[in-house]
Order: sequence, then structure tokens, then C-alpha cells
Amino acid sequence: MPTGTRSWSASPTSWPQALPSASDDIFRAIADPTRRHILDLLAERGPLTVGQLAAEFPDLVASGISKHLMNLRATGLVSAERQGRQQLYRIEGEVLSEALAPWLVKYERYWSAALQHLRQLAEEGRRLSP
Amino acid sequence: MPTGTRSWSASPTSWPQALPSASDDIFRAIADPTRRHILDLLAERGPLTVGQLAAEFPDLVASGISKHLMNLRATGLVSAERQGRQQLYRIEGEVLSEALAPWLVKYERYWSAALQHLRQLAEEGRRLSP
DNA sequence: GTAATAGATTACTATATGGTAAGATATCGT
DNA sequence: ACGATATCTTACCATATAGTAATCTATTAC
Repeated sequence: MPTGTRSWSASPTSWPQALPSASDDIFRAIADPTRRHILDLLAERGPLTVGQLAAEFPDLVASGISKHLMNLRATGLVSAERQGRQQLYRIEGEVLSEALAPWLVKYERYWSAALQHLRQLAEEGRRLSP
Repeated sequence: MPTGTRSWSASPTSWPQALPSASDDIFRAIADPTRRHILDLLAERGPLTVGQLAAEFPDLVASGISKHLMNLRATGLVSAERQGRQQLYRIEGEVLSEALAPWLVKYERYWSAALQHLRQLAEEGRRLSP
């Protein structure tokens, strides 16, 4: 499935108010809990293979993970590097942050409380594991 | 459709690795471009009625907007207040930020570039409209 | 009271999505 | 070369989703 394949074919008269953008795909990608978990694992542990990731999902078959990774790769959120017969998947965090940032600023004013809360968490975390 | 209705019924032997949480619903809610647009409008313009919102979506029928608003209300991202025969919808920005913040911190290290970019944008914005 | 208006709800449809299973491809170990 | 391993691909299925149209409810205007 190529990156931008959406049922976009026949829009006869009127256009939707917003063309589907790259960030649309990213929002859809992170909507799925399994994909978020995959991203979390890649962020925590660094690059992992399909097999290593699949081991973390006892309820999912490996090809399911592979499909999710294809999805994530299509959005640019992860990249892959062959290593012999396995494939190392790496998170592309900048793609995530740069796609989300412009949207998040719109809600900037609602972040003060959350940020304070986070700062506090970060402080505690730093104190626990320096 | 009540808030937490997911196909959760028969999980005979094994449990999925993560129970569906409130933030799952929020991620799913913001995955839809129409709902993001609704949130954007509410954040920009303040509380709006269904009719006012529907006017911004020439390709959508009003009941569609209403359904999206029900969805958003179920997640807590918007709240409603009756005003005579109309309903004023208001964004609940803290719900958004508090749901997203814990997830976003996991990718903290990827934000520096994006944040700098944002800071710059904010600076320019402040200079343009003080 | 009656008509009109604003919105919610329901029934229905088409499509998208996540998942599995089975087969294809490429690489490694012997 | 051969079998095992790792991943990708395809076909297929069940469910979720977004959308419309029609109906229902409540409120305002006359």
C-alpha cells in the first residue's frame, strides 16, 4: 500500500475543505494503540527488529506487527535498515514532533497546567534516576 | 453510543497488553480531520453552536457535525451548554493537554528542534500581533 | 395552539481498518 | 544445495467508522 492511497478518486463538483495532508496520516497512525506501543518501544529501547517487537505483543501475530510497521514507515514515523535477514526499525522522532507541533501550538494556552505537571514529574523522575 | 463501548466483550483466555484507556479515545477522536477542524474552530473562536460549526463544513450535513460533537463530548474534549434551543459547544483544552502530555514526554528528546522552531514562530507572531 | 427552527437520534450504507492465515522472498547455517 | 529463519505480501474476514436521510424532541415565534 503506497503512502497516500486514500479514496480520493472521484470528487466531481466540490472539494473537501482540507486536502489530506501528511500530518493527517500521522494522526491516523498514532490513533492505533498498537502502533503507539510500537513507537514507545522504539523510543525506549532504540532500534528493534520485527521479531523483537512481535515478542512484546503476545496477542498479535508477527505479520500483524509487520503491517503496522509498513503503515508507520509509510508515514515516515519509522525507518528500516536491513541487517542480514532481519530488518532494524528505528523511530524518526523528528517526523513526529514536526508534524504535531504546528497543531499543538493552537492549544498552547491549555498547556500551562499540563506542562507544570510534567515538569514536576520530570523533577521527581530525575531525583529517582539521575 | 456510550463513551467506553468497544468490542471488549469476550476476551476468553489472554488479555490485550493494554486496556483501552480514556486517552485511547482521545487519540482516536483527534485522528479524524473533521473533528480536529472542529476543535480548531472552537479554540480560535470560542464556544460555537452546531449550526455555526456546520456552516464551516459545506461538504457535511449538520447531523454529521452533531455526531462528531457527540463523539468529542464523550471523550470530554468538548462540553455543551444549552442556550435556549441551541447548544453552545466549548473546547475543554485541559482534557486534551493532560491526555497527550504523558505520551508526548516519551518523545521529549525529539522536541528540541520542533520547539525551537515553534519558539521562533511564536516570537514572530508576537511581533506581528502584540 | 401551530408552525418553524435547532439539534439529537436512529437506521442504513459504503468504506476503512485491524486482524489472521497462507504463500512468496531473501538470507543464514550446515 | 537444503532446510530453517525473518520478513513481506496477499487474500480474506469481521468490525468500526463516517457519512446521509429521516424521524423525534424541545424551544421559539407567530
